[in-house]
Amino acid sequence: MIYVTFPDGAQRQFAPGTTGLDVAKSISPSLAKRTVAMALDGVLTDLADPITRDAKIDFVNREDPRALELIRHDCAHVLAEAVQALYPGTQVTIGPVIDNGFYYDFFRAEPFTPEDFAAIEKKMREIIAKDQAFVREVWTRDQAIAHFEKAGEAFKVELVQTIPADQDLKIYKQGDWLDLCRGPHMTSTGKIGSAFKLMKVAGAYWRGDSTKPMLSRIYATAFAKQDELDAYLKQLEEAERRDHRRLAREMDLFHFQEEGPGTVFWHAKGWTLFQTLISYMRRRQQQAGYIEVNTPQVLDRALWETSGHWQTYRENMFITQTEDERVFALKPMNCPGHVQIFKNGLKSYRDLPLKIAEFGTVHRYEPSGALHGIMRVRAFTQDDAHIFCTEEQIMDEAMKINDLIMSIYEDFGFTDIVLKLSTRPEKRVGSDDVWDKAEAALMRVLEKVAEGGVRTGVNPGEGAFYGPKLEYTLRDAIGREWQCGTTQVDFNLPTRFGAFYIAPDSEKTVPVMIHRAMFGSLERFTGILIEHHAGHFPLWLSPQQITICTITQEADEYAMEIIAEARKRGLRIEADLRNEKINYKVREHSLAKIPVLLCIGRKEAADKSVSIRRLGSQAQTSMSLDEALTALAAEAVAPDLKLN
RNA sequence: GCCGAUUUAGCUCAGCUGGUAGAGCACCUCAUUCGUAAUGAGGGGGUCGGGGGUUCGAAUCCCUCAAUCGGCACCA
Repeated sequence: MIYVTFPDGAQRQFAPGTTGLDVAKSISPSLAKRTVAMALDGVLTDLADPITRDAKIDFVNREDPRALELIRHDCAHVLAEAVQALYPGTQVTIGPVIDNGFYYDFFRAEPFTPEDFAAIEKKMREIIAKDQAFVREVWTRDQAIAHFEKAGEAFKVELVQTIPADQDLKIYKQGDWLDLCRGPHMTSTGKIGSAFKLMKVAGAYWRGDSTKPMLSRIYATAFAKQDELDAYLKQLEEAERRDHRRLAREMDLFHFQEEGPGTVFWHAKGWTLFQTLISYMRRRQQQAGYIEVNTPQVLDRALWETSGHWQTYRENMFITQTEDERVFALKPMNCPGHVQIFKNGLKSYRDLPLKIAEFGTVHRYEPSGALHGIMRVRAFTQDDAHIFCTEEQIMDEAMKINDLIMSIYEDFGFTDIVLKLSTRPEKRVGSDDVWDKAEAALMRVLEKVAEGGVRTGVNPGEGAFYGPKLEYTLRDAIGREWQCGTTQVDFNLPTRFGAFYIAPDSEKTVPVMIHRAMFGSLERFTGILIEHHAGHFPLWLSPQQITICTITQEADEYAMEIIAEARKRGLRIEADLRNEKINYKVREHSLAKIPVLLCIGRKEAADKSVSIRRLGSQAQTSMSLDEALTALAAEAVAPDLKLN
């Protein structure tokens, strides 16, 4: 006999091989009816699975958060059946659950279009209505290969062939349709419910490999309940409203045009924001002991051959050839430039760590399909720095960078950070003991940071070819994650360029180079800020902080006085003196997301006061001009300059 | 780069199976000087993404290039 333990701690005996369903039935028919799966010792399992050992059992109904994955996975199977029913000859491949939904990749000569969705969804509802049981079978490899070959499912055959020979092949059937699948599934298709929706079609490479065939992917989502689906769709709309490309137009921040794909035309307001970020970062870096430099935009090909970039990234570089046939490249990175500055003049161990920073604009010929607003561009500015130090200093410097990055993100309102360590890739340079040291140093940083309550993780084999790296990912106001900061340890480049310092023993010694960026790309970080705040910037970041809205022309002169006084205090302010109604002006400047509106009419002009209206509120506050400007100027101080 | 979609006025979009371009907002002019999210009237504005082709005739059909969007791949 086996012992089954229930969530309340009660134990009961069953014959070995009793299924979860039998156990549920033994408790009550209604429990059996509403249970869609079980968790055995915490592992989600088919309810029809026999229980063969002592285990804790937990019945999962479809409202259980753990069931969501099953609903989506089951729905993927139903999607595949529906597609094969409607479009004979379509081959199935894989259909996994992903964040917020699932997809299924099909192979078909003619790709799907969103116009097909209505028919597919209808067919899916029919399949769900039939409420066929999911039945699991275990097949041999040969049996599976024979079946899928006969069915013309070449991709499935390939999948079966990649599964280790000693492993069972699980087949899940729903009525006549079946799929190779790891499971688990719910008891029947009817449990999926009706809160699902096909979202979009896309192309995707078979096995994620660009040398393999392009498949037709259908993205979809499913939830336990309709209101959850509705909430999700609403969230997507919200994300669209925050889209930085749309807000940039509405707020007059920047634009793109055809002649410069992937390169930004910064308008005055966007550039003000950009410069505010640079000023902020410059202060933080100076305080942290960095020196700031500037290196050439265009450098001889020979330099890039020495650095190794020419060999690896030639096709992604902007190249230019001059009249004398000399080949130059626009810099795709700042590192080689910084090494030149390090090498210029003899360096001593006493100079280390030497922290060289640059707001370096780099050009990279990114694949056309990669471009995305200002998030992914072909010309961008990095808050780049390289720390030349000894091996012994790596840990300490990486920790200092970490503290600086965390403090900076906090100033921008990002407190949910994930830190990941990427370790040595297969293709790499440098000896293993050097890698050991570098990884150990970064791992200690990771552990220390984890102790402080930050989420951490490891990406094995994801490091750069020259060294391991730490990657900082932040989560924005609507939960999306963005990778920004990075710390990379490099033993390679200083050697390639023959950089050295004089060690205490008078020997020439190659320094370690730590690459480090905190915003990452200024363009990208700006985009993240736009979306994070949905354009409602805090005062210190807002490109235009105040608009004065006059109610009558009698206040024009006073408006000019306010402007002069506010600008003296460093506030970014404009006046709207147009002959328009106050309603019109309030609406227009609210839509432009100006954080502070100062409305002035005859009354305010007479007693030198202002009526303040803040973005997002309809409340009006009246106070004296001096009082108002003092408060606003105090609020507009950058977080690093605030005294408290 | 690959798959798919899209490209019409500054913006958002309409324009059926080919018959010679339209709306709202914005802009300009005039009137209105008004108290916290759209005052009224009038007016101007488009090589229909570029190039080529089919046709008596192309925004509309075909080819091609480009950009953009959604994914995939890429991201030093």
